[in-house]
Amino acid sequence: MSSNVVTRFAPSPTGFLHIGGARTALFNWLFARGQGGKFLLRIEDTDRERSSPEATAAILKGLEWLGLDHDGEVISQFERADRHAEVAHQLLAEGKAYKCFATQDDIQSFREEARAAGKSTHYRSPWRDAAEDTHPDAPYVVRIKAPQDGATVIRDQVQGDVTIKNDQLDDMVLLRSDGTPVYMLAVVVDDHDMGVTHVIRGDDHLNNAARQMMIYEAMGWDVPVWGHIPLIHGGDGKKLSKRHGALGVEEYQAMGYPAAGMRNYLARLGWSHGDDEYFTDAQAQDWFGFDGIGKSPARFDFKKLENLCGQHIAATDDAALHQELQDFLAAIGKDALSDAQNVVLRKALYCTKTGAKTFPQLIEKSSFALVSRPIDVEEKAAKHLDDVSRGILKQLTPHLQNVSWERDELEAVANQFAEAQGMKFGKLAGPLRAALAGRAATPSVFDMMLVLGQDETLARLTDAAA
RNA sequence: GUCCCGUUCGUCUAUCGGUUAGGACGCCAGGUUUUCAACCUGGAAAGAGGGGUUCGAUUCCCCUACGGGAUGCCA
Repeated sequence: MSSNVVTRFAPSPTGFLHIGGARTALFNWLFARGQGGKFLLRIEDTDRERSSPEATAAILKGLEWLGLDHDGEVISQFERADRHAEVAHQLLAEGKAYKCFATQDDIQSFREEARAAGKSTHYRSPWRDAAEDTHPDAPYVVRIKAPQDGATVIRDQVQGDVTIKNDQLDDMVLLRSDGTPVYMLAVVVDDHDMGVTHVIRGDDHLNNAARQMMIYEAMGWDVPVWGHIPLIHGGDGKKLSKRHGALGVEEYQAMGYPAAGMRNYLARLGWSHGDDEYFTDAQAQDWFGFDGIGKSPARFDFKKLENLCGQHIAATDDAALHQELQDFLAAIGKDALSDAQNVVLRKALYCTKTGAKTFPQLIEKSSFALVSRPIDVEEKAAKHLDDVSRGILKQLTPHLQNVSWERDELEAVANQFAEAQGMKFGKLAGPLRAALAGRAATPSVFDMMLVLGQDETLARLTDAAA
């Protein structure tokens, strides 16, 4: 399936990829992939002061971790400055833009007066209709000739039709006095040249769309389909900031949230498909559309994120999960596990993965498999066990024995135990039964098995029951 | 100041004039469990306020309040 849909994600490389940006990227990705179109990536690095290659690298890395693959080369907006200027000069030549010689001081004092007088602060340049021969030999900016009456309607797929009266639009600057393009010009030219058909971005750009449409119209270009999505707020309802949990995606990675869970949660934040909460990438791509996008800002909720992540961990097949776990450890700079550890970890995954919401939790639940041997039984007893179990364990002489961790074998152990008790399957072997039923593992019992071996564990548990 | 957008349980949301306003997370209670977790069952919990329109409004319109955004030679 392919279509002519083209979306893009266009972050400024002024810091890490934050969670709001990640969601914008996700929406664009979901829409493009679901429509069989293309998802492009453009770095808006025209602000040389604030842009950095490190930030670009961090953004790329964040997208990669999230699994949001883009099509084609990464475009640098800065490198296209000549093309942007070319468009400005074309508009100038066509009389759709003009040279403005007003200085920034002039404009600033005008605005201060206007504000004080309670009037519009839009600057009306006297140079708009000035004849060429009156132009001084001085630096100038290029301004677009904005329509002065009528209205511009933004046909937004999320917000609906938004009408802005043209007297709210001013003759915005296209080219600075040093000849460099401003953002408003650059986005429009780039989106057009890249063939972007659907612009999905934060609703802080909704008003800007009207300004940008002036350029599309002046150039006679098709206006893209707009979709201005509400921003994500922090748990306190305030706009996300560094103080309010606007963490970089790499921090979520470091906290051990699986990428699939992040995608699911982020997609669900501000977008819905009926009552569906948990879904796969394929479903999200299939279902995603403007219809399901809400209009109000959503708050970030770690609890829900964790719940969804837990479901994804439980649903991931063991081999893939094992790999993700190893990638996670590498990503946070932990030493790789030993072969022996990996073997046990992998074998126990079928039962440990249920109930873990993050990778660190999964590792914690697998501690019996990863603990270095010989195990300090006294210490473990103090840490994990209640009085009864501690009493049992204290009598034990630790010795190592291999346990295969095959489901059949564990079942046999449980049955054997139940039989010895003359009970229904596992009155006392509850945790073991829970594990067998695909539920959570209980480290203390696993520890015992690991230390003592099956027979001894059984015997001890039986004694304790007596 | 002017303009634009938004407002359903604590949170994410469903509803596209008629519902006991549904689901999910979280929370509380009970069950199961050697502990925890997990799991099962049940419970509390919402249409910002005020006017209209209508036989009937969460839903359509207006006003107010609150929140957000734009108004740059930032992006």
